[in-house]
Amino acid sequence: MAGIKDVAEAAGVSVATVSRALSGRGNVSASALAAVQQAAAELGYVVSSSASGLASGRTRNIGVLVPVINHWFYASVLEGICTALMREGYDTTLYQLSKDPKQRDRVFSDFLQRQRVDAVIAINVELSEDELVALHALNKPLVGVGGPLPKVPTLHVDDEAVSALATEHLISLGHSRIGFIGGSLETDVDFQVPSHRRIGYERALAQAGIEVDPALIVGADFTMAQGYEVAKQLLGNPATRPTAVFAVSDEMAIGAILAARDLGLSVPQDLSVVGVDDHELAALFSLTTIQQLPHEQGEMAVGMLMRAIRGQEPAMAHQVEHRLIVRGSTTRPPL
Amino acid sequence: MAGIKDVAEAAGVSVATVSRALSGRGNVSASALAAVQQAAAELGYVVSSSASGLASGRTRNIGVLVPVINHWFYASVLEGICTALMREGYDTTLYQLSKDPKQRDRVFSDFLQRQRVDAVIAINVELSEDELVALHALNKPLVGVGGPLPKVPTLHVDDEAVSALATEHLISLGHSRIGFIGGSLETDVDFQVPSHRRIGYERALAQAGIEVDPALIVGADFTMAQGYEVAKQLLGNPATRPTAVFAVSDEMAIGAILAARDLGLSVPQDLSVVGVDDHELAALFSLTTIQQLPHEQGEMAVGMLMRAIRGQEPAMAHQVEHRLIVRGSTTRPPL
DNA sequence: ATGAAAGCGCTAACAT
DNA sequence: ATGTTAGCGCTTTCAT
Repeated sequence: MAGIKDVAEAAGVSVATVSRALSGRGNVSASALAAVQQAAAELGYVVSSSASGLASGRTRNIGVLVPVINHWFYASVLEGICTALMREGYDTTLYQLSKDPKQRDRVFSDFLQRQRVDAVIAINVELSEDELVALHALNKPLVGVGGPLPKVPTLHVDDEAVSALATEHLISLGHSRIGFIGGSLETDVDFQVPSHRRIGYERALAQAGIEVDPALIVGADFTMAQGYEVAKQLLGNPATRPTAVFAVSDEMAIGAILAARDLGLSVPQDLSVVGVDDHELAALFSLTTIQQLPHEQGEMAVGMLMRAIRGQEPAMAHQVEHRLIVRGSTTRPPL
Repeated sequence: MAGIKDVAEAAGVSVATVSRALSGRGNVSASALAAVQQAAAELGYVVSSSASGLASGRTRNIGVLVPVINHWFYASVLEGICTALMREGYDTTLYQLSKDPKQRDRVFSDFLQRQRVDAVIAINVELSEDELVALHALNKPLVGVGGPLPKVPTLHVDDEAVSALATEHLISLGHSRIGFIGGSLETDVDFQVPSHRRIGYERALAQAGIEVDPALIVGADFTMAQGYEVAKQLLGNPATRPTAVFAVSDEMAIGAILAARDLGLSVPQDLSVVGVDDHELAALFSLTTIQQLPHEQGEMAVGMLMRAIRGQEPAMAHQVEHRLIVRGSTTRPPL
């Protein structure tokens, strides 16, 4: 392993100059820069992250907190983060926060305390008061994606507006009996998001002068399987069946489409369905949805962090765009 | 930030003893151990990874190479790895290998050279000759999960046996016209796996004395959408339609089920379908499948790596279990 | 079993 | 613009 000394020797300069040339901090003449770069390339020199980190306090590594990985939203955000960080020359270190309190504890008391990361991105994690305190005590730039964290600048769609838009789309088509498949209370994975989305739905109904019917509101855990289950209950009784369903995730919306099919209902003739996400499966099911772009959210989060790290500006909360994508799952209500 | 000196002082011992006590290397008396542990706990002392890494050469961090994150198999393996590593006190650093050659290059020439990781796990990545050389040149423990890498001990299911089992299941039900939805040649994401799976399919047919019909063999990219597309072609012509389909991933199998439905075919009455994976959606579609457990594969990979790191044994290639899970998508062929 | 001290490979303050 | 050098916070050898 070539070290900085070897490069200095080969380039005929001091180690300080090599350090300056390679890190871009401090003044280096063009000739020295060139000599250093060539020597480094020839020797295959790469700075040791431990040594550099110890001396400078900067690790070029970002910690990412996620509740789960194996889920479209989280995995998409993570990909965006990873791609953007790599472009900046940063590593991505992953900390999965399970429900196990001991394991969670260790993340905050050990893993994040090791000085391995320069900053932290939290993807839609719900933290206890203590955990939040611990996170802030790190005294490092912090950015959230998804569920808003108290005192943490967060990137997220306007959940109320998303729901209102979806609901308004159905109302504008002539629907008035609109079912709502929201999150369930136990699902802390998407904390806060569920309630905001429900508020948007009710607001849109209210604005259209439609009364909220509690019988049309059900909850599920954001998965296709549970979406299917609750939709079957919601749609099973022909007397009370809604003419449209708004599900707060595409996976649940697809579950509802499958349930409708199994009940002999055609989508969209007998039932219109709208989801949220623009999941990769949405097109296959011709699902009308409100698009959010998690990959882009991940990249934006990195952008915010980089600016904060460079001290250019403190990160600030930020709403990201959403838009209605109309596909084949919505139409006018049956006569 | 409390440092090792503070702990030493508080515990009334030298820094060397603190280091030994906390790392479990070298002899420490029970009394010194207790004093150190208490002092460390009181001060909230956590070793600095940079300082420890620089001095010892060990980082307590593992690099994970993945081609994509947002995919059931990869995300599941990653979760398993992350969980298991955390249990061992290790961090997980993620390197996504895109198709962009410059970006890939940087992973091998920069990111992995920074001495930030003690070992590397590669999940189903296909590497060029140069990349393999670079990886081995790290001189660190290496383990693969999924697609076998030359000279890298790898954990994977026996793809031929998986396919043979799925095909034999259909044959035993009485099917002889069995369609095959395999991988496509361009799909390097799952390199090698596709061809092994096809071999197993053909072997099972041959053993049953059934001739391979090339018209029944199609390829897709492992996604539900493409599975749907190719299945429609395969099933569209009633004259040549198979009575069963074996798809080498559950997502493609589900795509085939959806295609069958849209063609007015009932599963399993008109068409039996078998997949591979035991994807989280398999149960919802009542899909018969060959289960592989990627989460467990991730955990096992960590186990192998830990043993290699501790010098207990060199990691060795290893086949992981698979088993047939019979659900409702397979039955006897129509009369 | 313990302590003193020499690095680990780099960065940054200081001097020139 | 460049070099000299003192750490960064720990581990480990060596001595005891």
